[in-house]
Amino acid sequence: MTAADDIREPRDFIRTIVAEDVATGRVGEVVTRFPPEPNGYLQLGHAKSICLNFGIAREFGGRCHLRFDDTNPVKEEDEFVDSMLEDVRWLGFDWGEHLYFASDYFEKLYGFAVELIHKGLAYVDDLSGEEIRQYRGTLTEPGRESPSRNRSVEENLDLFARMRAGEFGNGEKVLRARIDMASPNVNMRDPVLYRILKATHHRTGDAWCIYPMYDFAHGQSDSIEGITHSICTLEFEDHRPLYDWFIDKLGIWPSRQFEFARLNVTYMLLSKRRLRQLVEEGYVGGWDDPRMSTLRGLRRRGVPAEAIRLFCDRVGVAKTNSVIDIQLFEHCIREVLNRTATRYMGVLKPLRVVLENYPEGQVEELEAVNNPEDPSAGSRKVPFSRELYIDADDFMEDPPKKFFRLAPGREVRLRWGYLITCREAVKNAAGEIVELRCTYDPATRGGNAPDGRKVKGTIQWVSAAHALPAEVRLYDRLFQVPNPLDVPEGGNWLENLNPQSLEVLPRCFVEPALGNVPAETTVQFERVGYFVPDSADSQPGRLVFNRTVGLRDSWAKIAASS
RNA sequence: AGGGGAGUAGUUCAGCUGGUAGAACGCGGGUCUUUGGAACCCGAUGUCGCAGGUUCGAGUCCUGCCUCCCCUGCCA
Repeated sequence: MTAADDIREPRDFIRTIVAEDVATGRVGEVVTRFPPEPNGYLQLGHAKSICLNFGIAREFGGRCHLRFDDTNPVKEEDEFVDSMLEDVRWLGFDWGEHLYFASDYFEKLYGFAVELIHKGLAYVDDLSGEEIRQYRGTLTEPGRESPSRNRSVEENLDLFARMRAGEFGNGEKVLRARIDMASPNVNMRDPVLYRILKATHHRTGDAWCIYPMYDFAHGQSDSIEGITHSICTLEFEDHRPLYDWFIDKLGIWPSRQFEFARLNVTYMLLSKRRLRQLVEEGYVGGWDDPRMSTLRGLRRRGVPAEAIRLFCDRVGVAKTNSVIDIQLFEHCIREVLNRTATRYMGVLKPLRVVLENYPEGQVEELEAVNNPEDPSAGSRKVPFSRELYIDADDFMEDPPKKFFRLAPGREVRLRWGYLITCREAVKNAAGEIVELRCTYDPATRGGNAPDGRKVKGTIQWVSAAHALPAEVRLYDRLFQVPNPLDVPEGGNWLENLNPQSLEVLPRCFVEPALGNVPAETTVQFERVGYFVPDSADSQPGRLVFNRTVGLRDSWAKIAASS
């Protein structure tokens, strides 16, 4: 689809507005921005905003800025800006030259504040934090005006300069806008513009001891950068009148704000505060734990950036609060991986198979197709020999009628190999099956029967002598209920954690080629799912694979229903 | 309660200036198949939050009501 098509056929209300603004000439070049506060790690919810902002810029031939909203020195760190830069890039977006920091505008913002004071639209307030809260009134009662509200312009100018000079302590004074203490919109009741924070800022160091509040920094930063469409989440709708008020009173370039509903996904938590708690209290291994909804977590889990982009696309953009079914996310991951992932064979629960009529010591190199969906992916050789491992789940001693796999007397196809028939299940003293004695049909090399006999089941296998040992980590949803925050009276959301979100299988076997999978390359274990070498723990001599997502399993449904 | 938003299939979303509802995911069934995957085909479910009104005709316009979400940080 071309950009022109997108403009002609807008996919959501925001793109409709952008298209109209372009058509009417309200804006020339479309300029958007992604404005994270560098105080944590980016997660799936941010991805929606990133895809929206960068996506719109791309579709309309405009540009998207990456701007860090770093107006609160006590919460922000360089470590987070570095990780965010990396994550946005990984997601597939490029801000080009347009990397900015709200802190770059501190001097300009200060000038705007002085201008408002000159116009009698801002004043220095002596009230304490507690008093300001009391004076603000309630949702139903108007607030009261501060005794400082009618100071002279000169006095305000002097006081504000002294605030900047560091003459006052934290919390002693603030600069406020002079708007309307009786406004039904609480945000308009003389909002605080600047507060004193004697803290070292990650970029400006100790150059400042007064810092602008979000409302005073965000809109003006947008205006300075010529942002045409400032897209944010629903909770800022109440702030829009204030956003417009500053632009109007300052007479600066009119950026406009538009709001959309933030992303929610079943079985997932996307709140920074709670994600932090999971990390700090050790419920997960870190911000990049493969079960985390952070971009780093999803990346380590093996989710391709393309799948995240596809998901954000399918989710759409609207103003209704909503919760997306996690199955849509999993579907998007499978859709991308089905097309791109190379197939291999891996046996998670090894069960030894001995082919009694196969020559001892013989090894054959069998041809295996790398990706049936993509002929250009080519093929590879897989070693085959007398002793193999198959997955224990692919054998049943006493199978129900609809079980298509191996069982005593049954014949099954070894993927890319031969048809084999089970002759006997060998048990140990405890009665557990430890080995299968089978015979193979030499005429069926590659898996085809010359006589045309039908074999319903095909299973994966590895040659015992050639297989590589591997640890496999089966990850599942972090929470066991659709809404992790839905807890019974007196309960805690942590109780909704899924105790089975990680199952470690330390003794798996994979085909030799799997020893050379590049980092961050998600592959398919045929019939099982998608896996990626763990970026932290997998090494040439000690393979560790993370399950990204399983394949859909129609047998599971059959088994469950019977 | 004051202000700001939202209510269309199980879920997420489309439905332009009014003409008797669509897609995707999910679900059920089937075809095909050397992944019980993928793909393909078929199918089901909606009192379009409720009630009035305007109109030949309303999810689309008007009025009233109901429900849910957000807002009283010197956070963003």
